[in-house]
Amino acid sequence: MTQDFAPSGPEAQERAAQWLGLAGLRPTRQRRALAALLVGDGENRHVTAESLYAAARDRGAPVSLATIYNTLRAFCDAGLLAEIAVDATRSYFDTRTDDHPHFFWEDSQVLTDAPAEDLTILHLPQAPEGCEVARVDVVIRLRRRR
Amino acid sequence: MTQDFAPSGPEAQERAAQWLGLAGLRPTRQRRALAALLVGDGENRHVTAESLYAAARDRGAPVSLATIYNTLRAFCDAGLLAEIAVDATRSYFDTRTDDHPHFFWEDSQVLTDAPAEDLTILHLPQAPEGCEVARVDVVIRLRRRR
DNA sequence: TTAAGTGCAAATTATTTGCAGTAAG
DNA sequence: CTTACTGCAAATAATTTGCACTTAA
Repeated sequence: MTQDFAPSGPEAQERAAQWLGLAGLRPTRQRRALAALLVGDGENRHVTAESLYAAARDRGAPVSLATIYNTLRAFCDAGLLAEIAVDATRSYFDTRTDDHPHFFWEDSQVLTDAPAEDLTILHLPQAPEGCEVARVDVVIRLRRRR
Repeated sequence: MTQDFAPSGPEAQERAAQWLGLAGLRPTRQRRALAALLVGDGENRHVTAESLYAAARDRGAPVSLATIYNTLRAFCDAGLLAEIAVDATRSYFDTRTDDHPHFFWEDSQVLTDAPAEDLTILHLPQAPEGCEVARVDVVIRLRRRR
């Protein structure tokens, strides 16, 4: 659970700083730590408040849970993260903010990217008049085959 | 909010009873009332615990909120309803249980069916080994055009 | 210096559960 | 009769918020 975060190191710090800079967010110690965990290696990540909280604690850069929540919200508002609705009991956040499909592993409750190039939507219902499509969420729910 | 439920009447009662019978659920007064609101006219419906609670109260067949939750859960477990994840803060339930696309109206927080015949998925990422696809959720998020 | 960020504790919101009473088979 | 269902009140769980303190600009 905690191993799925970016390795720390100077380049991670650098990337984190740039990422925060993108949105003009004040680079506090906590935000830099969280940003480094999220985008320190350029990989896409899917986190929950709890998973990020645990990761920060385990890496020796503890951040309060309230700040985790505030920060995830701030990153989202700034467009650095996308919130994905897959489970009614928990929020998931994705470092990749463009519209792309996901796998949701029902047994482990883990969210991952699905290869977007393997999804071809030929035809999409058109938005009713007066509306526009904000986004199309595609979640492929997986379960272990018995 | 409350007007989007099935009109009451003898045929609604009949349909409700049959629907409950499908799953072998004991037809209590409250379950019959809720079932009638949900499937009394054969239309598909999308409800939250609160919307169903309000509807029951408004129709003069009040059901406690705890029972609403228990019942929605029971209907879901019995395969009579499908739970759709669209919003992290609330659960939505659909009377149509097959896999089909949805519109989610972000301003009103309302969930509706999208015309399935207008969605063509040409190619879907294949499930990783050892897994099978339980379901594919497609949620088209709409917002009022400015 | 000063507005924004942090963290604790308390508050909120959605949902579940324990349990005594009620009703369906 | 007997087991499942209902509803209240209390318990949980995820998330937000008030507020005094800290820190980046």
